[in-house]
Amino acid sequence: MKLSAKVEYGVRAMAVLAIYYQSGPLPLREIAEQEIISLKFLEQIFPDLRRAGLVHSTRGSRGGYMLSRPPSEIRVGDIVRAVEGPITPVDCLSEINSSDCCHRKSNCLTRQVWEKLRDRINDVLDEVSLNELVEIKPVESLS
Amino acid sequence: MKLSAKVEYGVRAMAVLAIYYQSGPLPLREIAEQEIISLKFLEQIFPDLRRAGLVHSTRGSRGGYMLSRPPSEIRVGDIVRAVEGPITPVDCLSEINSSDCCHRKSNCLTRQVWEKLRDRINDVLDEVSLNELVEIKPVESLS
DNA sequence: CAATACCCGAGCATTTTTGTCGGGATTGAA
DNA sequence: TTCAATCCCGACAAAAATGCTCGGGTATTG
Repeated sequence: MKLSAKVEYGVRAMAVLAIYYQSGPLPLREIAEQEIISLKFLEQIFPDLRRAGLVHSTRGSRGGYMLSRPPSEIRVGDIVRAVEGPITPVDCLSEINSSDCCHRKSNCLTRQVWEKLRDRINDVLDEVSLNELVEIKPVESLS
Repeated sequence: MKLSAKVEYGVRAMAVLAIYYQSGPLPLREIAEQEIISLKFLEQIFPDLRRAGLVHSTRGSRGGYMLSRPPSEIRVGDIVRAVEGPITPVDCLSEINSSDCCHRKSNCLTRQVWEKLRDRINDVLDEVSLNELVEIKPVESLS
């Protein structure tokens, strides 16, 4: 039940892009330095984000990446799904294998839990947008 | 964001034990046959469940496993945590590594999401108990 | 043209997963 | 008392996934 390093780095990188929103394209080298992430690894992650339409890339000198939408319109869930693919707690829930997963009665019994789990995970990840992540939180006075 | 096969098998095996609750100890061989799971692999999973106090084992001939509590008092979350350990979406949240994970500012920013995610996952897994899993659901007439 | 970036895919070492294998200890029953 | 069933334990191994690295390409700017 772990997220991959790619996802973690992806979200952190997108948080940086959110901070520099509307400052023109930011090169990956910059993000790599700030976040101490391998540049080559970041280069592997960003095509996924681009294909998902979350960032826009500019090639060549003075190029880089920028968010393709305001931070308020990008949810953490968008990033996670872009980098890792759809959330599937068990293989049985992926559309490819769903046809032949209910041989055993207990599979059908447990399936409802995994579906609920998947939906809730997506919910909580979609509740938080990039701007909420980046904006300074007020200190909670009393809990 | 996947659960391991161990967890999936563990929950299915516990569902079988729930069905046979109060029928005396059920040998792993029986569960293995019903669920088409390798006996030897099940033997690897059940010590975890026993150490977590979820099942009671009887050794020797006519031995086997039985739930140590009524199915209503065993939650899916108990099983998952027994087999996989505590839910930690990112390593930064495990107590071992938590001390040195906030060098980068963005780590602290993203941390709140992962904490929320962890809590919600535990919540949804703890909402469902074994008897809810096993009891026949009424067909939904209209959705 | 030279420097700066993004872009692409192959390779690769490590770790994790998913089991297998062989046996030992314990018990109930014939 | 013997035997078969069962849990118990640890080592090992194959396969998959992870987390990168490497070596180039290609577009763009100054």
